Amino acid sequence: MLLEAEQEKLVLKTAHYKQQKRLLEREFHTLSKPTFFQRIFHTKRNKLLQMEDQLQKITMKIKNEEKEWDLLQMRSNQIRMELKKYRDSINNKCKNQGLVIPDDNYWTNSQSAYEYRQLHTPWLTDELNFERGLLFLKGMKVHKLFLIFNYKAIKSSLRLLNYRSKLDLNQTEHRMWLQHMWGVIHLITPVISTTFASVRTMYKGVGRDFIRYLFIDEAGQATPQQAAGALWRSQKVVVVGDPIQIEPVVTIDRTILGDIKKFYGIEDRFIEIGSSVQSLADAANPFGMYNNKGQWIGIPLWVHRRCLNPMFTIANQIAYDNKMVLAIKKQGKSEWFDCKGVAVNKQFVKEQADLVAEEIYQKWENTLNAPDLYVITPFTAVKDGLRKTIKKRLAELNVPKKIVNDLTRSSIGTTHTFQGKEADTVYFVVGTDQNSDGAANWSCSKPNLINVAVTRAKKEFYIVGDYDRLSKKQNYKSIAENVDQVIRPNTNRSTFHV
DNA sequence: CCTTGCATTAATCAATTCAG
DNA sequence: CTGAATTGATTAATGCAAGG
Repeated sequence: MLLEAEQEKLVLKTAHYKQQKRLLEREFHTLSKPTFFQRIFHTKRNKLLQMEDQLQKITMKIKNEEKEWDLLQMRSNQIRMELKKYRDSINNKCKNQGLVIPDDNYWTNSQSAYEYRQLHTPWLTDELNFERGLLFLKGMKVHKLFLIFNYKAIKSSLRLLNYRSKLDLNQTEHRMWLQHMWGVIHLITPVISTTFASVRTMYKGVGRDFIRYLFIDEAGQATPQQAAGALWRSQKVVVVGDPIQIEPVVTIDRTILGDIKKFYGIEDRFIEIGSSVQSLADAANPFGMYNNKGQWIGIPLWVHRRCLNPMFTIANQIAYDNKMVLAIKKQGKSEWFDCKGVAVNKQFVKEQADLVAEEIYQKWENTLNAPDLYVITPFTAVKDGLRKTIKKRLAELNVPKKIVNDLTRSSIGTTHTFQGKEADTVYFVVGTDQNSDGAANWSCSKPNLINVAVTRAKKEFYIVGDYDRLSKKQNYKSIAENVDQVIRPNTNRSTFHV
């Protein structure tokens, strides 16, 4: 821009000089026929010489300006080339690095543009993302060194953490110790995850606004009063939840709730049956939209990114009225292992555990790494049985001890334990037999337990249980309908399509 | 019936130290 | 040097309270 302005100025200047030159030439011409007197006194001659001199100067000037103009032209071309180079490199980045620039197209009001916006983060390149990851790792290293070098101070804080119940919270000094202890703990792990039920005991004696940020997940299933203690201790709060999931169950009697409302003059929406942390956060959110039912939803997220298709469809059917949109439209794997037996301990069926152990062993054999999988069950008795059986079997098969321990400790558990987590592969072991059918009915009485179990699986989902008995039950029915195939291990893996 | 977290105790395992 | 004893750490088992 600047360069162009300068060029323009130069053109004007050159034109001015050329005009001057023309005028001089004309004057020179008219003067070139000297009169008699002039010839005598040489006055004209002097004037002529003078003018000739002037003309020469102007011609020089014009030449200089022209030279400068050429120079500028060259530079301008150079800059244009450079500009093109940068443009090309940005375009390349867009193509190779997944960089999305929000131009006019990006904001178009069409379905495809909407989906594109939901699926892509603007201004982010793969490289930047990668470097950010590396930076995080470096940060973790620094953090680790910090912890190592301050081992002694940290150790005493950790001891205090274990014995914090021995503190006398009526003494100001003890309360101060507690504060400092939590300060150190938060330094070690800046993020602490817990449940509302345990905030009361865990952060007992910790005062108002001590926590910088409180993130509430699954807020649709918590009553506002459950969150009160955590909210009071926090400066800022981010609430994440799913309003289409089941509402929290309020155990307080309706009339008592009414009395509380009347006595304190509280609006209905704060304490109504069915109001949750999520519904209050939605109400407070200026950004959002109304759904079909006329509910105000704060900043809705419509794209499901975790699961591939059989799992997504099952969850969409049983929990989301088929309203969600799938981000990665790829097909995963899913099978129903029709495996039944007698429940030996409450709902635990040994045959199912043996089957899962063999499956895990095969997965391990193929990769020789700890496979990324969860074994999920609705019942603790089944969880314990699975842990024991699988640990024993894998040890027999000479799987390295460390892998076995890690796997049994962190990859086998109840549905509740795995809420908010994910793995490539999930084995959902239902357990139960004829005599414990009530427990099976309990597990599918609401969609959320099965919804959580199914949506933990990113790529592959296998359900292990009595097909004939379970597939007739609500919610299990959806799994039976969408699963790729039913496998009956007893009959030599003969398969049939549903 | 079912879950969770928390506290306590028993059991198991690995590493280190010690006696002969 | 070798096997036994000690120690420290983790894991399993159990009971309890709170809650659906």
